[in-house]
Amino acid sequence: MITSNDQHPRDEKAFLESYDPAAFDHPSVAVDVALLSVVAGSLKILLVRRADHPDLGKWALPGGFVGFMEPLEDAAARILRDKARQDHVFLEQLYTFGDPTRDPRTRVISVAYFALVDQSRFDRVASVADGVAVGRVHVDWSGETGGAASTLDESGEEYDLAFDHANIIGVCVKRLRGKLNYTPIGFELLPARFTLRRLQTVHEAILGKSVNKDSFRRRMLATGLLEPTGDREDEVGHRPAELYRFTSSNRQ
Amino acid sequence: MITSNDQHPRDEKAFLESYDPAAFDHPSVAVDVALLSVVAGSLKILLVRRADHPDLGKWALPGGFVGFMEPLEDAAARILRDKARQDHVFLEQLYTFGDPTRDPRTRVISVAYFALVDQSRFDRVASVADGVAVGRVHVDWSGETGGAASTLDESGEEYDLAFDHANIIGVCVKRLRGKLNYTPIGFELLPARFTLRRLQTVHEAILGKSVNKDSFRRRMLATGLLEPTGDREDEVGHRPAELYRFTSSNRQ
DNA sequence: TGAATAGTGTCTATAAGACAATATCCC
DNA sequence: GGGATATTGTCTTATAGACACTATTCA
Repeated sequence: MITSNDQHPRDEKAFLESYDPAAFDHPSVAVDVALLSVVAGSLKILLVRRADHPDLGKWALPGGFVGFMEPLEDAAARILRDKARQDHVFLEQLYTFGDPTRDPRTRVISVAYFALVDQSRFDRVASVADGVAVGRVHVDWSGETGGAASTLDESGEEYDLAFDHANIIGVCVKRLRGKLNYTPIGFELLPARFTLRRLQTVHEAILGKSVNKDSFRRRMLATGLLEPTGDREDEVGHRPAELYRFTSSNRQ
Repeated sequence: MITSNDQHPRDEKAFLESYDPAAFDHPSVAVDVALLSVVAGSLKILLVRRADHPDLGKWALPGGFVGFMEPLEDAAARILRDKARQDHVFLEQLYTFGDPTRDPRTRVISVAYFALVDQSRFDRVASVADGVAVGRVHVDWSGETGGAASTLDESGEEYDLAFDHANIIGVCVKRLRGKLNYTPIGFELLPARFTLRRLQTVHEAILGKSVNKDSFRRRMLATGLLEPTGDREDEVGHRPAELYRFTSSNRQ
């Protein structure tokens, strides 16, 4: 049994003072963040080029080690700030990847998060920095097993991702597909005001298949989470659609 | 940016040889396991009494630190073997709890797992060891927020659980309720052969509410995951029900 | 006016809930 | 036979998919 032990229990204060956390080797703990958006009907993900060994030059999810006393979610938010210039985004823990061989340096356990932003915020990042790229996540509808996903560049070439990051993305897509059915997660990928057609596009991008327009409208309006703003989109080459807003939202 | 850095990239081999994982303080990584079953129509969980500081004497989920090169799931399985004498059980990662104050010793990040066993296996454990108890998990249907759950003893008194374990149990119940809708998770809590009524009881225990009998039967049979064995239960004071078996199962 | 998409109404198929009738065991 | 639960069948209601029709904008 590998637990910290004290054969002669003293009082708790004395115990804590004598406790030595460095008494045995510790795994390292990192956080990796999948920053996602839906652009032009496709699920997009932010990648950064690795500037260090191992996997130097390969593309990876933005990530980094967790500070000794840093909350996991704070670490994820910090990484988004530092590497993607994003603040106050929707962030949720995905899964913890702990294969002892996933990082050749030493044992690195990675707590993966995913973050969702709307297209305009996503475009801003993707254009800003050097060593940053946008991948298109491609997961066959039939292949929703949570296995490795392929991530493609603009020309359709598959990125060779660092570590087990292709696997992380696969798990992420599976989770998003599941959450879509029972949580208002789609709204996180849209600006404050949006048309039903845009919401449908977001769902289709995540699910990897088209959905029935009529029942989608009915289903969304029946949730009670949407309210019409009274305004309509403009500058479109056809009848403009009503703009809706997410009701229980605290977004502006 | 807190990443391991090498300002003058050498070749990867030299880098790995010079990499010192102890160069900065590491959090500790533990695994906690919620071993669950449904007994007498209620969701039950295995608790162990803490024999060490901190929280000495309180009840807790079985857990322990992860070995330096030990896979997370192996650690969870090891803990089930050592502390609950269970082997080859259904085991799934739940969530990773990383609040820096959750353990007073030092930073301990806990990767929580849940394990599901049928009643006979669960009863075997619960009776065997000293310092082991069975709690009844009580989560109001309305309170399915994933917040802290209360765990009661036989007389209905609430256990005062160690660390953030009440919170872990709450997240676990929420996850189980969600998974019930789209995965055959209920079978893990039943023996190889079972009646539809028993399966319904399992669902009701997890959901914390009764379900419609007719549509439950139809729904389960429509999944195609069940097949009749041709046998019937016996020694019941009424018409015996058909025994079913989980088809895509590799259980005996 | 025509192209294009928004939005409404209706019909049908499917699944869930309610309820009644019958079947089969133990005592 | 009586008590108890299993199992089947039918009716009603809610929801999803399909399809047709009308509405409104820009070019």
